[in-house]
Amino acid sequence: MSGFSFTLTATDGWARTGLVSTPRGDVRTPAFMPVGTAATVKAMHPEHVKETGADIILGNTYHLMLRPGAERVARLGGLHHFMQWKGPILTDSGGFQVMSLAKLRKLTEEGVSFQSHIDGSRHMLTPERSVEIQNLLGADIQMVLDECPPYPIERSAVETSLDLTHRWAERSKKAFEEYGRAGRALFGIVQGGVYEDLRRRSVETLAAMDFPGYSVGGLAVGEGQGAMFDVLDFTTPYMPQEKPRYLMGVGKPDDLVGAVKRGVDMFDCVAPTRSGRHGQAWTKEGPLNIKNAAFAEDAAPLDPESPCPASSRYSKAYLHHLFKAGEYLGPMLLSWHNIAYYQELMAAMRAAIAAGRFADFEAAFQERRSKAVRDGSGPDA
RNA sequence: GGAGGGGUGGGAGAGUGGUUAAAUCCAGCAGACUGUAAAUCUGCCCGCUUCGGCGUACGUUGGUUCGAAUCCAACCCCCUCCA
Repeated sequence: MSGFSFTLTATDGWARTGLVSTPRGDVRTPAFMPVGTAATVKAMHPEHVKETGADIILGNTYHLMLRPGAERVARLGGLHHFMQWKGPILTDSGGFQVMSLAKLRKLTEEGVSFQSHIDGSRHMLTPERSVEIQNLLGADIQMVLDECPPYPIERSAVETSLDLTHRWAERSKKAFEEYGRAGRALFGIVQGGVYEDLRRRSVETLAAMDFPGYSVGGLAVGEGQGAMFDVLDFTTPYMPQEKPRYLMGVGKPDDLVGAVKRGVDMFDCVAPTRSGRHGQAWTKEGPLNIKNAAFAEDAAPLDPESPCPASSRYSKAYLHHLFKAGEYLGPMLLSWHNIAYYQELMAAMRAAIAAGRFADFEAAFQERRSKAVRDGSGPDA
């Protein structure tokens, strides 16, 4: 329990399982990190997030710097104490918001200046400030500020963006060495769009800076699952073996399975919580929309075998009713169920890799989903 | 019995001669959501449709008009006040 480290315990093909150790606790990989942007995994109690098996959650630099403010969080004892999450926290740098809030921002060599979406106030986020904020928050794993290019975009623009991202990575690292505390880690972010040579260049450039972990960014932005897997196929094999690999912002259950197969160790995605708030449940048989009339009198729970109360105790008919009635409990229960399902999926993958049966796992995973569709018993039938 | 107001698509409720198959909201039916400006957004929602249209429609019946949910008449219902 002293510093930050990563230990691989087993591999199966490109798939790996292991342990990320931080002073605040271990993270079993492959890991799914629920997203808690604004110091909360939306609609979830932190205790329940923990009970699903989540070892680590995300926070966000951009959102927290605007509200309630990084310095305020620091005065209140740091993000962990503030939101009562005892385990490790990974914070995003705000790099993704550089892209998604395009209308409100201006990008320069120095950093990104933008207007708050909340009150219109003007702010400047630089690689140095981003790292400073992440340390004020007390994040265990921090991310370099990067530029996440949209898709589609021409190659030359990706290349220009990539060079900037690399210069920012360098500055982020320097700042981290100044602000960072022992036991905390700063990850580099591999960019390069869908171009093999650019991804390779990005991996090599960042590896030379020797980060304790590496992210793959700029995926799941519209290129499609096939293209995303192609990028992983020609990217992860060149990433340092002994360092954790984090695929940012991904994904749906089948994305996770495909990415683990290609050597990814860590994930985060808003899918389970956002779609949970919107009525979509992820199950072993695939996704279903609990608002559909078909569930109005379905007395079965989402998963009778799950240890999660949200999955096993309440009928689909009840969940359906809660959503139709606009009751808060509906989004809460479905978010809980989805996070639990995601964690169960990750645990199953870890076990399969450890047992050297990942291919069997993947086949069974796909078979159960397609069988449900074929039988008409599945949600998509 | 007298005076007044009103009857519009599943509900509420605009519209008061053509651009109206008829605003808007709700309900209903589906879809989307991938480092969270999202408890959000989108589509459909009279019938049929080869998705271009076609057919019926604004209490009922009749009339005026090139043309009516909109004007006129009668009738049928509903509401308020006075007896």
